[in-house]
Amino acid sequence: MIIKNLPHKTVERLSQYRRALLMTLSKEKTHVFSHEIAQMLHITPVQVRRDLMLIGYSGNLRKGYDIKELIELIGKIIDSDKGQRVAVVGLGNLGKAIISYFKGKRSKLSIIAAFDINPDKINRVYDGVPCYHIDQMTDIIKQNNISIGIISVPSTEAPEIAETLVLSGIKGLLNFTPKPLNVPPYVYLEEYDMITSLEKVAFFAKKNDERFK
Amino acid sequence: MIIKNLPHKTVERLSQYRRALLMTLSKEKTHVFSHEIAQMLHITPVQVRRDLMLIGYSGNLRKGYDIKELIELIGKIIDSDKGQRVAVVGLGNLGKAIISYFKGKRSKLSIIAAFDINPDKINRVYDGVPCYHIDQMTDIIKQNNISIGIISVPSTEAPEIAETLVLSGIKGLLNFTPKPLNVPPYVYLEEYDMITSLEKVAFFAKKNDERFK
DNA sequence: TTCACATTGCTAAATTTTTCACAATTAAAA
DNA sequence: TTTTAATTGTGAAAAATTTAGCAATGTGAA
Ligand SMILES: NC(=O)c1ccc[n+]([C@@H]2O[C@H](COP(=O)([O-])OP(=O)(O)OC[C@H]3O[C@@H](n4cnc5c(N)ncnc54)[C@H](O)[C@@H]3O)[C@@H](O)[C@H]2O)c1
Ligand SMILES: NC(=O)c1ccc[n+]([C@@H]2O[C@H](COP(=O)([O-])OP(=O)(O)OC[C@H]3O[C@@H](n4cnc5c(N)ncnc54)[C@H](O)[C@@H]3O)[C@@H](O)[C@H]2O)c1
Repeated sequence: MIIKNLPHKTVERLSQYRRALLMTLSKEKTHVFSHEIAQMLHITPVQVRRDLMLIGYSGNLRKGYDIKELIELIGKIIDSDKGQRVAVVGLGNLGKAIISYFKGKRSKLSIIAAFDINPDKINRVYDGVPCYHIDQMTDIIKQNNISIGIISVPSTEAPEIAETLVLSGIKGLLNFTPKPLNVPPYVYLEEYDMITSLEKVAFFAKKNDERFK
Repeated sequence: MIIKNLPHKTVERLSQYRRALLMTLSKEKTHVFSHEIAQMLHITPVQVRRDLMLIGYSGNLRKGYDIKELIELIGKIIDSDKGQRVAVVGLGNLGKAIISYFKGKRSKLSIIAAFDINPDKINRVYDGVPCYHIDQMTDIIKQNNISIGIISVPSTEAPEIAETLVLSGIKGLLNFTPKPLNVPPYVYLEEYDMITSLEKVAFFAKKNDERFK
């Protein structure tokens, strides 16, 4: 299912709605109100209703939204029906943490390979994910139709790795190194740096502290 | 230095500008143009100039911005002069990765303690950071004036940990578990979940793929 | 059957964030 | 000294995102 021009923020929240709903799933409760979802995610009920409106989902006036239906619909929109395969490049601290975190989380989004340059890590299996030598990357990506790459190599290596991933036909990249990358427009790039998050927390914590004292 | 109501997005970018500038720092180059900063971070030059305008920094019309001065000014704004101390709660895969990543990165923002419940991890030092039993958390936070907490325990434990952190006097929280937390308004909370990032990448990668094919 | 009322769905307004467009400026070149 | 050209700084416009406000509605109680 395609809904044209879903805002970036809405896509993020849909992912969060689904995860929150999956977490609260229980037998007794089949429906949920917009204000309940909102409370879980620290946003307003209007925001939730607006997002659901954008994906064309209608709730029941007295019972709220059907949890099972909603989870399913979000899946229809943000997942790809054939599923998408993911590779992690750089099996260090972070790479391992990511693999262990994803294990068994999403059926439509599966990490099926890791790549590294360190011989100690190659040809071993971590949490069900085999690790290959970086030289095999292009072949394995093409053979397995991997469309998404997660970059967790040292930042100095990141640009070269990104280039290889793009040449291998990857469609989306999640970059955890602090080195900003350049990719062609047909590849979607998302960058995340914990330091930015932490500095933001530090800034607003400091500010709050002044305001509330 | 306080500038009132700096937009959230601007705070994030200031952190990124500083990091990007620190990374490109060299002897030959003392100045940088807005379009150079913009290119590094995939944003527009106007955006850069607007942000710098908001913090009241003026560049040189022909030479651009003085790199050293700018880094210093950003520090004056987003850092706290006394520095802020940080604790990591939950020294698993992710907790260790975070500590190793921060080692020696920011002088004004230092991780000085970790807490866990697993006896194997307690009373050991990881990358220079000592790990204590979770029961000592409140005392150690108060004694060392730790104002920021990073939560990387299993998500089931997160709400209780957050509550304890708040009671211990923490001012800012960075939550890496997928469990949304509730904190009082005087505590700044930032939540990050990799699954949201990855699902977003997957969604837009899929979309791009349809658009460009 | 009627009524009361909590909730949805949605238009319009408000707010936040980004971009446009261009005057002002200044360092270097002529 | 004058000219040239590139860049900054910023008011105003545009775009994106969030919120307000409220009619419509359907459910359960009276
Ligand atoms: N640790 C964190 O929490 C964290 C957070 C944010 C970002 N990062 C960034 O993520 C990256 C990885 O962090 P980490 O802590 O896992 O580092 P790490 O050193 O533990 O892991 C890096 C891994 O990449 C491998 N590698 C090196 N060069 C390679 C190459 N050319 N091809 C393939 N593999 C290669 C190494 O063998 C190693 O296994 C770094 O850039 C770091 O800045 C880390
Ligand atoms: N691994 C990732 O990349 C990743 C990414 C995003 C979020 N997360 C989330 O971060 C959290 C940690 O992930 P992880 O991979 O490091 O898990 P992990 O199991 O490796 O580590 C959890 C650590 O917390 C400790 N712990 C458990 N209960 C505790 C308590 N009550 N007090 C103090 N410490 C306690 C455990 O002893 C362990 O050391 C999880 O909630 C996970 O969902 C992980």
